[in-house]
Amino acid sequence: MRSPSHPLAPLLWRLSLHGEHSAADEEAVLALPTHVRNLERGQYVVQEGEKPTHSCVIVAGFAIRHKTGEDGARQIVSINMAGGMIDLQNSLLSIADHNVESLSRMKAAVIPREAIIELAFNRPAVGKALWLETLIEGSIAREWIMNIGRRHAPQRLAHFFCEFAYRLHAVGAGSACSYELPMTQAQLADAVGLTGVHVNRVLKALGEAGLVKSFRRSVVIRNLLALAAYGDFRPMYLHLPSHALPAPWDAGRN
Amino acid sequence: MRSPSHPLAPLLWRLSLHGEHSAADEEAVLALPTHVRNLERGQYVVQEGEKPTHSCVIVAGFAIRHKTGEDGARQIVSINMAGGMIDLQNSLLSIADHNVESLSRMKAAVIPREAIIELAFNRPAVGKALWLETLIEGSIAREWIMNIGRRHAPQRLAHFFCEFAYRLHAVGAGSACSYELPMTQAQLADAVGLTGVHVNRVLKALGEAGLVKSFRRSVVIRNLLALAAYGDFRPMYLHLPSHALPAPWDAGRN
DNA sequence: CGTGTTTTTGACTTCAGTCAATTAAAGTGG
DNA sequence: CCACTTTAATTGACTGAAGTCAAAAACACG
Repeated sequence: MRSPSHPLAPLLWRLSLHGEHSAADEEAVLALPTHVRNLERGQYVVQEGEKPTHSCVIVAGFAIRHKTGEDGARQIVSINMAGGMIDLQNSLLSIADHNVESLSRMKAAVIPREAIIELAFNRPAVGKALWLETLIEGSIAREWIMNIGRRHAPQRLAHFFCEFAYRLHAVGAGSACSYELPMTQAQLADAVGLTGVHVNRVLKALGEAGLVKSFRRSVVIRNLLALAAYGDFRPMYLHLPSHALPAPWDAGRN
Repeated sequence: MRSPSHPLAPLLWRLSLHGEHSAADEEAVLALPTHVRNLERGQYVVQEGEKPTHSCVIVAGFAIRHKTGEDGARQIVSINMAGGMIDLQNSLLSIADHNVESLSRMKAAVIPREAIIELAFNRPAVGKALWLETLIEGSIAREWIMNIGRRHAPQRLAHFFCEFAYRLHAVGAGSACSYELPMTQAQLADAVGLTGVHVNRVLKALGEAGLVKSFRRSVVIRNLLALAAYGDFRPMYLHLPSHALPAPWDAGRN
């Protein structure tokens, strides 16, 4: 990798998951006009109904996308981590259909809408990788529908923890069996379609069963395969190349 | 429109929702190598784990995408109608992460994977429209997450009926306030994350409340706006151009 | 230290699921 | 066109998972 310190390095890293790119393509990506923006926890990047003029790439930290019902009910519809593009969809669709909010302190590389679109169409390989990224987001969304629609609270949470583990690992932002999850129980509840109170109880039960310990904002998975089996988690839908999958036998070690 | 009887005409129609295309682009679309396949109700177009070599466009009829849990629980994750591309995602992602099944008797135009990809990258306007299509599918998936995760059974169903009404209308495949919905109550349940028995009871209540009558496989909406308000349905997420929205005042008639 | 968030717990409610049986519809083949 | 079979819809009685309300305890942070 050319410039590990370049703000767009995480994007390159991410795109490389879908195959190697030529040096020219990599340079074109790094040459995107951009500036870094630092966000505190809980700041909005885009709000529903806005017409964003910029997209951004997460350099470090996490963002959540969420929707709100008229009665105030909130549902988190996806979580983004390093290398993830925020608002590629909203940029192309011209009007944002959901909110994007920083989950933790976050660093984002802001890129003008047109520059991204131009890149995508001038460099087919990059365009294809970006398209793949949006397709994978779609795949994850479908799995969330399955998770929320058809699994009980304990397996829902187990599945969620597994997904997070695998994605973190793939993105090189943490270990698969022990990681920081900067979410409150209430936010966790909004992600899996439960209430905060119930998440609390289920978390306690999962801990007592020895499947996941979640203390404060950190998650420790004793046995990733066991948790995956329990939560009916099959990572295929993440479309990760095999070299980006965590080695499950590492899960036993601490 | 050039060839209303061409099997790919519905695709053109759909793409035109995202802006006009040049005559050359339209011809390139219609020139795609294709053959028509007729499917009975309940036939699989793709199965989870397969590596599809072809994509297809729905010419007439409906398809559902669904996932299955290890315990046999089934969740429908999306519904596709005329002009919809099946397995654009699976083609690009190379391995299918869900099943696609015909909901009713269905006519599909089968296109080789490479031909579609080539078209997308040689004709940027078409590529962009296809990309937009996949982004809109993503947006719909996010709304489904919201619907299943945060709304009670009656509003979930109300929302579902509204979405179907709007999408059917946009695609020119039916009227917004009275349409054929070729789904059993059990399938409806699989789509909204409930059980068949409960769907049956809720449907009865919605009928008695005068919001939607669903008899056999047909749905009649007395007052679309009232149903939308009840189901917290706000069509923005469908990203339909205003000319493709149903005129709500039509809903009162009939 | 004190204030505001988050987590935890208990008691109670309710929405939705389960099981099981009945009725109604839709095919099917003679 | 009618018995026969299959599939779908409907209903009742009961169970159970998750939600609600409210208060207390534990943290986090200035």
